[in-house]
Amino acid sequence: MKTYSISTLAKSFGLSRSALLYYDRIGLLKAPERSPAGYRIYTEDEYKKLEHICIFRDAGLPLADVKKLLADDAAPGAGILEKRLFELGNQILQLRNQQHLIISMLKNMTGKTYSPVIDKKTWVMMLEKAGMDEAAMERWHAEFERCSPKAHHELLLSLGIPENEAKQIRQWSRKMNDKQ
Amino acid sequence: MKTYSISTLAKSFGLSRSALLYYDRIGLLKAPERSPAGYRIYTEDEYKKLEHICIFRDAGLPLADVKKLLADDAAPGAGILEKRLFELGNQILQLRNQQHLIISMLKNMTGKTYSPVIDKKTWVMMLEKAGMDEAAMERWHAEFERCSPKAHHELLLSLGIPENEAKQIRQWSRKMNDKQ
DNA sequence: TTGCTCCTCACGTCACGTGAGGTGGC
DNA sequence: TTGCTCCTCACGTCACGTGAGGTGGC
Repeated sequence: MKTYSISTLAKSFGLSRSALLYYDRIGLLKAPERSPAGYRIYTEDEYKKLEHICIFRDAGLPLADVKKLLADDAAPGAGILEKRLFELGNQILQLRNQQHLIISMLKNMTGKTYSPVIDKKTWVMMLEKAGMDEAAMERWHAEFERCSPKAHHELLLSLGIPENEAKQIRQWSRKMNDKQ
Repeated sequence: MKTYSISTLAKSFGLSRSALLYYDRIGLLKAPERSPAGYRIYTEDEYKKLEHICIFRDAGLPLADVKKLLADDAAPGAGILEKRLFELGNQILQLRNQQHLIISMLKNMTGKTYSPVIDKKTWVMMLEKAGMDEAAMERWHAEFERCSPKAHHELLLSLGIPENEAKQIRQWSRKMNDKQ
């Protein structure tokens, strides 16, 4: 049976030795055996478990939740993931707001315009250049609201449109859909 | 001159008392005076300074950077903000990846589809319903790449398009622009 | 003997939150 | 005396990183 020392196992996943020491301490991933000198010896089982741990970790889940997900048989698992998905939506909105805030601060300070984010005006201009007229944009909003209201909301906010204005746009998007 | 106790000042900004205690400890916002009993006494000056602190804090800047921004005369200030802006772009991309990861995990587990994020197929379908044909979409990509390459890249990734494919799309978007 | 990996504490990080134990003002 | 706000430690959080001081294997 193939075995791993702590550092080789860590490197297999791009983790640090101290990360694995920590996982051992909190009981997330224990070494099943020790060498005579007290060295941790990991087996193929831990390798596979660590694979799963890394996937959940990459999804931004706290290690306490990762532990639960690996422990129970997927019963409340979906709930944990849904919670994280909800969180992610909020976190992204928050970071978007921070982007707009900083961009406007930089504009005030330096006079320059920063591009990682686009505003409503630029967005509309781009769609117009591509050949969309107002009626087409309305159809697009309506369709967007129908397919994925949350993504619609997020896109509107990402264009720097304030919360209440975004809600209005979505409201008449829904009305358009109802009429048909 | 109007003065504030620690709790009233904190509440004016929706902060906690312990937050202000912390700001005092790290030298970000010191109480200029104490009452005979040792109570912190803040003045209008601190109120105004705290206003600025809160704005920078809301932009997600670490308090150490907030301190620098308030201290020096805007000289390296722009640099700090630009650094944060860059970070924000990366953080949002990371959270987007996490969203896609979790959505695919949930799909595998429950069979359901989750909507806070839309994929390429849905996006294209929505634009088609709004009346865009392939040529119009190409013009749109070209225009997007010209106006704001970073935002273009982000949107492509947010649709679940892998990194290298996004780069290809952007490359021929640029070619289209060069031709004209 | 020299390097290398490993071990176990223990403290630091960041922006606070949460008691514990005590005092001042109405 | 009773409540209220305030004070100063000091410890906890989350996922590790970073030494310090020591041991085992080639």
